[in-house]
Amino acid sequence: MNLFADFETRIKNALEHLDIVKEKRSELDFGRIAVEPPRDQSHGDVATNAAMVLAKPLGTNPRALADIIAEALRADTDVSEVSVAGPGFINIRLGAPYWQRLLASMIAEGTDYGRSKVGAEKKANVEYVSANPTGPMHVGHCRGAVVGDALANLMKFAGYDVTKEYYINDAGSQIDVLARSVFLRYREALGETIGEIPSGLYPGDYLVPVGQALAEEYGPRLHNMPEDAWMPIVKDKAIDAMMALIRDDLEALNVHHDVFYSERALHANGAQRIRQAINDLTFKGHVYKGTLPPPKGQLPEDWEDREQTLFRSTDVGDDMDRPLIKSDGSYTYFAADVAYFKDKFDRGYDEMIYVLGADHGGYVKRLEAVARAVSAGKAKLTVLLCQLVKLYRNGEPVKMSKRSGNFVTLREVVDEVGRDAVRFMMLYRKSSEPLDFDFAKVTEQSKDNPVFYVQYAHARCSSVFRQAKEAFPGLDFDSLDLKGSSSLINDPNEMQLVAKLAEYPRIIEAAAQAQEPHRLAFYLYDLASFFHAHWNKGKEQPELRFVNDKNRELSIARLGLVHAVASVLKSGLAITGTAAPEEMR
RNA sequence: GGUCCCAUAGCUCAGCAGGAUAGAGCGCAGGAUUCCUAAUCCUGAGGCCGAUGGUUCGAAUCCAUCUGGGAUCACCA
Repeated sequence: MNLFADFETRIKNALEHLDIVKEKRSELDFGRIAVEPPRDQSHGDVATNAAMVLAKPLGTNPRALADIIAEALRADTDVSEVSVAGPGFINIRLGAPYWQRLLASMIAEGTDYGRSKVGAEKKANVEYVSANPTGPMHVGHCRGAVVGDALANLMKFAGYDVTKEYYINDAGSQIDVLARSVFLRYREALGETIGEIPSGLYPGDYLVPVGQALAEEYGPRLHNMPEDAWMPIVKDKAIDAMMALIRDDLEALNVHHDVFYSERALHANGAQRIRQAINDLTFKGHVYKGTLPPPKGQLPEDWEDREQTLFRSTDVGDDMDRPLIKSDGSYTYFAADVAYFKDKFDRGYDEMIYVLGADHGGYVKRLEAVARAVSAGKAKLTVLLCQLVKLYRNGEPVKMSKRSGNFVTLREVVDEVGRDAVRFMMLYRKSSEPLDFDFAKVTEQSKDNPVFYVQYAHARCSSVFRQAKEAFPGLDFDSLDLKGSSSLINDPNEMQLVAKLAEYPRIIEAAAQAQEPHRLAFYLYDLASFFHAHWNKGKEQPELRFVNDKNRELSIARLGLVHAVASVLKSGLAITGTAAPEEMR
């Protein structure tokens, strides 16, 4: 049961029956009518702007129309009070029985409460991480990984048919470099002294075991082969090993993809899929042979004007046409991307989401152009750019340089602060906003740390049940019908908490549709805050405490409320991918 | 230079498809509490929402220009 959806239909129903509306119904757009919680709780429980939206087309003024609508809404027995305020807002206050029924339905739905159908089973593909398989993941991948994963979870909960996908960039020259780096480690494993790793190769120790594995499997045989011969063998081994590392890293972050899609597959069989994709674009009239104008600003030293096969992406919104085939006849990375997109489109996705780092911002228009050209405007593609994360240790920025290999790995961060803290903090900021990540603050066990604060609220809920078991030794809470006693919930403080819970489905839908998982994190914090505040009231007013051993029925009713709070926290935390602990001593 | 993101309280940030008196946490000021259910609680001060125009009944929110900060520019992947 969704309070705001419920009242939206009730309000629209009431409108349909008004004479003044009936006369001009065809000219009215109900789509702009909003039914939402009022900014200030003192205004009521539900507010609508219906009168302000409809006044103009009806040729009347908002206040007058609001009065008419308000009168009609008073007929609803669940409504206890309707008032008109400000420029024409209609504020509705709900009677206790409605809240009690709502609470009962929340309890009955448990962690399914809030699940929505707005996604309408639309097929959505969320691609995220897609880190190059040349080494373990570093902190830079963290944010996109968490945001993408949480967004996918969120959209699933909101009724989309979601596929979590990882694009493996396992073709191209960086993989050759990887293979050569591994080959060096292989020689090292055979007993050769390799000295310092030459610049241009990957120096990381994580390649040592890969070299050893090759030495064990092949002995010295590879050593005597020409590069052409050992390259494919070493490549396969290296990519497999790197993907194993990455999968471990993802696991540590609680990130799980449904599909790992290999770029090499697009290049297989004489680049069959890429050729097909280019043919498709050519057929649709988007491909030509020509030259590009030199880049604006500073001209690269090796710039030469050469003819190549180009995608006329400027026709579909890009700033510049894009090369598909290099002058040496090989395909560009971008060509593979076209093929990859076409493959996704052919797999039948309605929505394709790319979660990228801000450093890929320049790539967005290109991808959108591909989507338009390949799908003839039918596919919906959105790119979610995550701004960069700055690491701090005790207020001091952590310096990283790729050259010296002195970068912080994802694993180090997770090991130090814990998966839950990493995930929640990555979500506790709008993704279009840069993020400061301070190790000290993130690991702090205090109410100033949002992760702790929210998880602690859940642990506190569990604690209430533990106490209830002590107070009522005979009660079996697993089989108890908690929702049956909801009608005993009537204290204004409790009602406020129920009202907060009532916002959950709205938050889910709005966050999923706006593709902004941070909204959920903020909501969870807000809910936790309401719960803690109510708990604290019990200190001064013992009659508000959840467990009262003198009043069994009331205690059971309140345990129902606690159960509902715990369910929403658990469900929301699950979407963010963080745990909902039972205790946190 | 082009493109993209950002600018809201002293600090870090929310603000939901324009709507009521712009919110939270920290910090600051004052007060309560040594009790208890588990990591205190309550109150208060703080803002021309970067600037200027525009759109309209109404703009922090939409549009244009400007200022300041970040990212990016390729036959790389």
